[in-house]
Amino acid sequence: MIKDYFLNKIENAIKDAIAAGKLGEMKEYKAGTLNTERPKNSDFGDFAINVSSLARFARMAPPQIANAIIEFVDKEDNEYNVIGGFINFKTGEKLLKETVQEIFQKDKNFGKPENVKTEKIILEYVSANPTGPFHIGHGRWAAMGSVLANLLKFYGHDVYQEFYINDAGSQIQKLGNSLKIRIQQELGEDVDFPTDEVERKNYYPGDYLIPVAKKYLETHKGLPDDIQELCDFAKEYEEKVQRDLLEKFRVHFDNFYSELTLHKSGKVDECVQKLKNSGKIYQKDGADWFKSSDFGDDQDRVIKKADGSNTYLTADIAYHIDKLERGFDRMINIWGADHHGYVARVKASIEALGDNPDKLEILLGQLVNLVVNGNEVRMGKRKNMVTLEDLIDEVGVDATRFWMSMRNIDTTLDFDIELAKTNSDENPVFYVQYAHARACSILRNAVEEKLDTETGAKIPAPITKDELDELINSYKPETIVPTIDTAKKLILKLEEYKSMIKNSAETRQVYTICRYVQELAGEFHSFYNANRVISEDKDLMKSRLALVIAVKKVLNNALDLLAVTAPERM
RNA sequence: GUGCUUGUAGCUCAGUUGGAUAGAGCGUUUCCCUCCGAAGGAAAAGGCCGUGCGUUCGAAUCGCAUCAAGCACGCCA
Repeated sequence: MIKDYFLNKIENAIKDAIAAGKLGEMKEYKAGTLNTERPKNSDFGDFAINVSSLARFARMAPPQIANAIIEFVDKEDNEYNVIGGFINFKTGEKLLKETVQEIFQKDKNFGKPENVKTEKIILEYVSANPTGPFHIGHGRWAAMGSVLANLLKFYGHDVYQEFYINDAGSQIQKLGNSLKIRIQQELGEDVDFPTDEVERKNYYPGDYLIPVAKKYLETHKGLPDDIQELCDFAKEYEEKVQRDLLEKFRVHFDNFYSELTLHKSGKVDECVQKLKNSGKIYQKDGADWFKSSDFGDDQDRVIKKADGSNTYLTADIAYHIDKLERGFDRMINIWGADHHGYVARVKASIEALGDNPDKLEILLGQLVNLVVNGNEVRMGKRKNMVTLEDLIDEVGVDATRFWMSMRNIDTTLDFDIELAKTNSDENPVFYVQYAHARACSILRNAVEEKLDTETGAKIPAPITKDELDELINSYKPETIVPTIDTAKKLILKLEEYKSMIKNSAETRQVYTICRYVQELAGEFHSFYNANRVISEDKDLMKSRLALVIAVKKVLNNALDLLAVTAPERM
């Protein structure tokens, strides 16, 4: 990366300057003291390093330090200048040429970090109850999780994507009871869900169970003897609905892990036993309590209820222990912010059982607000909800994925459904896709012969297909030279892809990919407007075509990570 | 009441581990197609970085307090 190259040059110069006794009282330089930043004013340079923090070691004024350091820099063809305590760096032709060459050489692997520590990671996200369709909030976890998986894989990690099915517990009974009412209604019986608010909470009164009831009656004559049969039927049906939608949304899990199997296999009981053995369990009011407050939780938690059954937390602990036993170095979970209270207690259990709680990394995502006509619509969970499928059908997979991924996970996401579906030019995903389509269009035009509108004579293509293929397949660094001055900002933006990827993967913030891709598209549009690609000057044309190809490649790579399509035409 | 997250331009948001004159998109105003896609570009206007103290050479960034918004505080899952 150019910024690391620059930092390295400066750090080496500092060491030489110290050895030469030019940095006052400074005796040694500790790596990591300085870092590169973006100059406020791009006239100063492409990158900058502020050496003010060395002042207290050297006991010299920052400008003097900067000037002392710069004497020892191996400058090659790059420009260095000092303003105050800043050393500014202007990228020379060599580095720019190498960047474009690297894009051609590495192609799909351009930007893959080198010499980084990689891990075996289990990434768990969505993990919904199989009791109904996904709502919009699930869409955010699905989009962000799948992008994060793509990103971490590209980074070099071994990533295993898992969906934890909450298919044990009372909500499945609720589901069965609700289906029973829907079936009775289908059979013409005069029954309905309770109107009493407290009673009603034992049911899912949403319409979505009506088709399930119809489906059930296709193969059954009436209600079964055992309500459990309805529970299982509805659960399997909803699971299928969820999986089909995930597929449609380009989200692929390696495994769906059923909570029920966790109970049946005895792993939950095993887990309780292990906790007991750890000595962190005590009895109170007939229940077993886990002393999680010993590990930073606010209070202790019930692990086994007075009636002998396990709590949801118990199963969750068993699940995370199981993940560790499967040999993962790191567990990353994406949870809704409404579950933040669970972080401390699950981490506490890992520590209590003698493993490192830092292996569990929980990304808490703020919720999604639906905005319709400028007004926030509260997400009623069961009534009048807009499902993820409704949203995808209205605005499309690409726009939904992009919008769901484009914000910092710490901020609530306002999803303006009208904006996303009706007003395409305000929609960033179209802006980016347009840039890609435009690049493709230029490449098409470059090899197309045209007809003169007046004479009807054929005008030969600006460049032959073979010449274009040769440009792509055996790209030479010199090719870019004729346009390198006008393309500098664009090339630097392409180069930034490398640091963006590294940063995004390490901070787990996938929205930076969305931001980057908009910025790259913007730089490309600017370049396009300022410079004519197809022209008489063949060397100039080739250099610009090479740049167009490079932009297309990087846009493609970035959009691949987002699993958003890169259209050839729009 | 306690904890977590957020507060930056009219709106939606960036701000890369504390640095130069706080940045983008949308909206507003003005320009740019005889020519590769104007679904684009160039430019202008627009700011008490919620508020108040503090830390230091330096704070949107760190600390404390305070105000506002969202979420969570079950032997539910």
